[in-house]
Amino acid sequence: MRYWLMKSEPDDVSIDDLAQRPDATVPWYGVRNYQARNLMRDQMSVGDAVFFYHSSCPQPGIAGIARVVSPAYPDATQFDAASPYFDPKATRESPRWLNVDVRFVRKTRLVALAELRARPELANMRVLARANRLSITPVDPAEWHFITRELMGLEDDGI
DNA sequence: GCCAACGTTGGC
DNA sequence: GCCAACGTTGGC
Repeated sequence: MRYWLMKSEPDDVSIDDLAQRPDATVPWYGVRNYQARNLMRDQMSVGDAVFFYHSSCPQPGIAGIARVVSPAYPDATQFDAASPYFDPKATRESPRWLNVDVRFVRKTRLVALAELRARPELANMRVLARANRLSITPVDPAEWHFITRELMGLEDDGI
């Protein structure tokens, strides 16, 4: 099992929105970056643990924990001409973009980006790398344990 | 709103 | 295959 951090704009889907969805599950639509797509396709597995991160908002940071509950499959929004994620070059026969389904596990206190940056234990965290723009990044097990236990105050890994 | 960094596009 | 122009991300 692997650990991930996935960015969502809370104006689009927040941790509370996720909790209130049917089955508390959302397809992680809208990824339009090949590196992130390939991570979903090649590295993610059902059962993987996810930090749900709020980005492009007043308080960026980790807002909760979720779980990957499906393999990667074609992102429906690429075929929808009315969607901002529509891709005219994608076809049903050869889709370009994929998503996984992600299910709510728990809301946590908001662990702010500034707080993550302040911790030497997290100095090598991928999401904190200079000018990182990947919306999906791997999290080392040691980083996951540190955040859930030391920063969130959970007694276990939170999953 | 600014801007740094990076990915993508397309002409050559 | 190079690379300039352009678009996007995302914190501040």
